[in-house]
Amino acid sequence: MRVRLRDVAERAGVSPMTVSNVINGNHARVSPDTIERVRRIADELGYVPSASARSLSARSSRLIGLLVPTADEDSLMISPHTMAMVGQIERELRRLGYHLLLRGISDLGEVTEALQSWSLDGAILLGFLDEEVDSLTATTVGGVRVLAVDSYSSNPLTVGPRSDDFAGARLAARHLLDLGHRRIVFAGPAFTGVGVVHERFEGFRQAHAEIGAGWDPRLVETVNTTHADGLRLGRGLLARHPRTTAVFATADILAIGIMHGLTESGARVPDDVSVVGFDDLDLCDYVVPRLTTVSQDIAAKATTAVRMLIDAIEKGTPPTAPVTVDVSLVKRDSTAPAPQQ
Amino acid sequence: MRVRLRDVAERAGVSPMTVSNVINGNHARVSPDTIERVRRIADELGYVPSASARSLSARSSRLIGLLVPTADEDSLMISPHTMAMVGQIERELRRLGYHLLLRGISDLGEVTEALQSWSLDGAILLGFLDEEVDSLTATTVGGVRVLAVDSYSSNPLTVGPRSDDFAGARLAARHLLDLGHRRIVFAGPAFTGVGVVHERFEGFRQAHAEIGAGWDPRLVETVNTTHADGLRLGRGLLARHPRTTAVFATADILAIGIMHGLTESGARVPDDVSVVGFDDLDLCDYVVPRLTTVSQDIAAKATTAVRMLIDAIEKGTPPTAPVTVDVSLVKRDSTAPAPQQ
DNA sequence: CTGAAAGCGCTTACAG
DNA sequence: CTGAAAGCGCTTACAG
Repeated sequence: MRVRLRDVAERAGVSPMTVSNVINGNHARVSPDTIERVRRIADELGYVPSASARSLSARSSRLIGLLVPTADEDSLMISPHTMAMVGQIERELRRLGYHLLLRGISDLGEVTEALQSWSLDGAILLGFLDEEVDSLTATTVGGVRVLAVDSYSSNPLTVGPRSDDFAGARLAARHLLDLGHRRIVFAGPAFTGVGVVHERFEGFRQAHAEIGAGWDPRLVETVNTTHADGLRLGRGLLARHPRTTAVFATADILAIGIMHGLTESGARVPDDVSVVGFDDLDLCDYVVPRLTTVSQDIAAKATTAVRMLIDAIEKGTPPTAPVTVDVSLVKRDSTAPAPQQ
Repeated sequence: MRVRLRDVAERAGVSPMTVSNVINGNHARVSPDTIERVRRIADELGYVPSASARSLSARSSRLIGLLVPTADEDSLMISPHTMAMVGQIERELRRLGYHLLLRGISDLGEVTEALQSWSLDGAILLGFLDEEVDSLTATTVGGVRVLAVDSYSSNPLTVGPRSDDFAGARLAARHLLDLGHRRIVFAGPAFTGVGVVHERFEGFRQAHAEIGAGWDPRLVETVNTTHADGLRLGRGLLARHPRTTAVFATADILAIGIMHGLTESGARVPDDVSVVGFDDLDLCDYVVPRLTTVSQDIAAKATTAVRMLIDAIEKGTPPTAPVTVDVSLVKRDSTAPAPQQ
């Protein structure tokens, strides 16, 4: 039924081990003639090596897990940003000859089983909270090399790449400040003293500090990162903050909701209120006005994640410091000079 | 290092085979006492079965491949619809105790290797062209059970689920006709005598036929399914078809582009021109006006795909006929009664 | 209800 | 440059 290494060996009149050496490119140990003949016969027979047999006998499976959190009965890819990352990570892994096991995690207790059962060479954690990443121990990962994307956890087991959240928010705020805005609302989910949102908040404030502009902490609006929450916030924004002329939202989806809410309430974007988002989803080009936002380099982040992981696996040494991926500001139509008050 | 079946067996004072029976739920063959003890010890030791060893010795790997086409250097998930399907399929597979291997295919020649190397129990083909699905043979799939989603290929090896494209387009056209529209543009990619777009075209025409309305074939506009192409079409639409009052587009992205193009050209949506899309992406709620569209039940399609595949695997008999998944019309703000001419 | 033996398809030291 | 043997961690008939 299935063509095995042994079948190729018999047909070629050599030992299985010689075929193994040819297949795995250990050419130093086989004569050119034999290589050529074994190759030809393997092709003729349509030989495909058994990855499970290989994984069982060798130390390497060339299998990488991609773990994504998911609500119990829910589908895994919440945000468009996560989905884009999955696609990019798959591409890069495939380019390097690895396979991808995609796995939703509804409870951290599943991580050990997810990591161990297929003898993964490594795994990427995508979209987990810092506190979840914090909680992983050498026991839970069981010797599997792991890496968390966009994490500010200080867990040495999970060092990985992240977008430059601080610089991104600083760019966004700076853009608004340059346009003359001074009372800028910061809209995003609740945050603590560490993490993605905290970094963005610090970058936002830093931009103010740099030009000596004051900023009123009451301009923080805590909301969930959804279009619906943005819409609600946008509708009531000018009622709550009458003198506000701009909003920086920590996600595009949220920013777009806010824009629409503002429009519904009779405010014009960007003439009355400017809005800046974060992520640069395709979506930003499809809404009216097109959204000015901070662009994350998803391809670079995915490539960096894969390279850091594979390097660590092949060289045997884990990365010591997080890698920061550059971001940039994409100016579109949702920002304009602050109106004269 | 790794805890093995044998380690559990030794600790429990039983044979490896008894542990195997306990782990695999063959309780008929083990005494309750033993079951309880083996379970406890396995837990204590943190035993996780080796999937590759299991896959090698048993006939089953409990691994399902998800194959998605991808341009060579490109990332795999082109459309939001595909991405949503990936998430739903993963969830359903996980629920049934299977694992998911996600694989981009840039050349059909890769399919055999993708299917065979991990001894997959089955695979789902997502987003392939009918002609690509047609070309798969028993040799290329090599005994692996496969299933194509949304395919109108008549290949008996790949029978799977698909959305009711005909009914969806019929509903969309019917909605526009009921609103009094009579010169409706059909916008979509080039199509032949079989396939998704062809079905939608037939449903569109059927709606006209049912109410005895004529329809001018020159109202077909062939465009790529992108926002940019939609934009271009929208801008020039009324110049090309002066008496047109409505557009049915075969995809939301396209429909949204068309809406914006129309708006740019000075036409009002829906007052002057109504627009209907297909898919019901989240996006439809985020644009202004919110898009009326045909909703595909992605969760149902994913669940159906997984169930059909797993059934075929476990029962040993392949599905004989495609399963059609219902669609529905979601009325939002982009459609209105035809203006008086 | 329980076990000893063979085997799944590879790779890895070890010899020559 | 090539090979025989052992082993990776399981499951599967076959016995008892």
